[in-house]
Amino acid sequence: MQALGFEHHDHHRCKREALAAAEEHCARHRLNFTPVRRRVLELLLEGHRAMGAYEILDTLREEGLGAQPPVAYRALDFLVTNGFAHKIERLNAFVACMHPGEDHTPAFLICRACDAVAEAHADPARGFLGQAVRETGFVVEQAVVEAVGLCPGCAEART
Amino acid sequence: MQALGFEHHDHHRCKREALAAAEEHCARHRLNFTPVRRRVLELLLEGHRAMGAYEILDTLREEGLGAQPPVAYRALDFLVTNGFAHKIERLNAFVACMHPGEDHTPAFLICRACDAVAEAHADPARGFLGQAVRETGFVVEQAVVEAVGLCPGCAEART
DNA sequence: CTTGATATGTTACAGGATAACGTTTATCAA
DNA sequence: TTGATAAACGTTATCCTGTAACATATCAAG
Repeated sequence: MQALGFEHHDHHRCKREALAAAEEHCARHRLNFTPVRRRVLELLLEGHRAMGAYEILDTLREEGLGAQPPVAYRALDFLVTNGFAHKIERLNAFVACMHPGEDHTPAFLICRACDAVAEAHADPARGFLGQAVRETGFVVEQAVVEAVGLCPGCAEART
Repeated sequence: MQALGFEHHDHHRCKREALAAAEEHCARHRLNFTPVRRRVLELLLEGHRAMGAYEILDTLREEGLGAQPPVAYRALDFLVTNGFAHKIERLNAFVACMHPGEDHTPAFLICRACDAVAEAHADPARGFLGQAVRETGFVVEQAVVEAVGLCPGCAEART
């Protein structure tokens, strides 16, 4: 299992929708959704799992879209900056965003057995950092929440 | 400002206490608190900030305690595994734990202006991952919570 | 004393990321 | 149309992070 959500779903449809959302967002904000950027997002959506920059670069290279690391990193930066993809710090890898457009603090559930990654919502409003933190006066601008464990499938398989 | 907590505190005392706690824990669990491991923990406590493995290695090398990367990484692994230090994924760096002994899910507050790192508690019980996540059936074994923003001091300085 | 487990030392390299510089392409005002 | 400017791309070279693999040393238990 390598799915981005643990439940089954219409893969083609979510790819189409995510691409459409990115396209529209770029048009609306005068952002340049170039072939490389588009292709990298497609790869993330097709792979439907956390992918390393160099893995993506390999494909770009095969397709003649770029041969050096900066090409991949720049495209990934663009996607992350604009909310079309996220970086999983824990894995030094990237995933397509499952909720483009929505303003959200993603929380990732990483299965240590099958490497599947699911994107959920962390709820900053509910105070996932606890009351104590708010009292320190720290101004949170961005948060990374990543949980490692077992996905439903793998948890069951080990019973 | 490079402190590990944003508030002032007795630096020497917290170093002494953390070392004592590590020593006791190792004795209790028959763990080998070797010179290298001890020294790395000291360095983290003295530095009192997030430090890269290679930065630590530089000091070990100067002191004749080890010259190659695996030496530092192995010591750091030991410290992290046993809860004496944490890895900040976001920075690819390590910090001494501020609450050794207590069973906790650390949440780090990283100031993007001065690089100070504070360790707070995330509250898994309160559900920092939200109800929706629990419903997926994912079994969380370990969680990384890292917030980037401005510490009280830097936030004020920019007003 | 020997066996086994644990820790260390070293080489060599894999994998992740970016600085710096030059070239192309798109945009837009004069 | 042209010239100026910014944005994106291409490439080189290098840095930082991390680990596999293997040799050596240390130490406690049988």
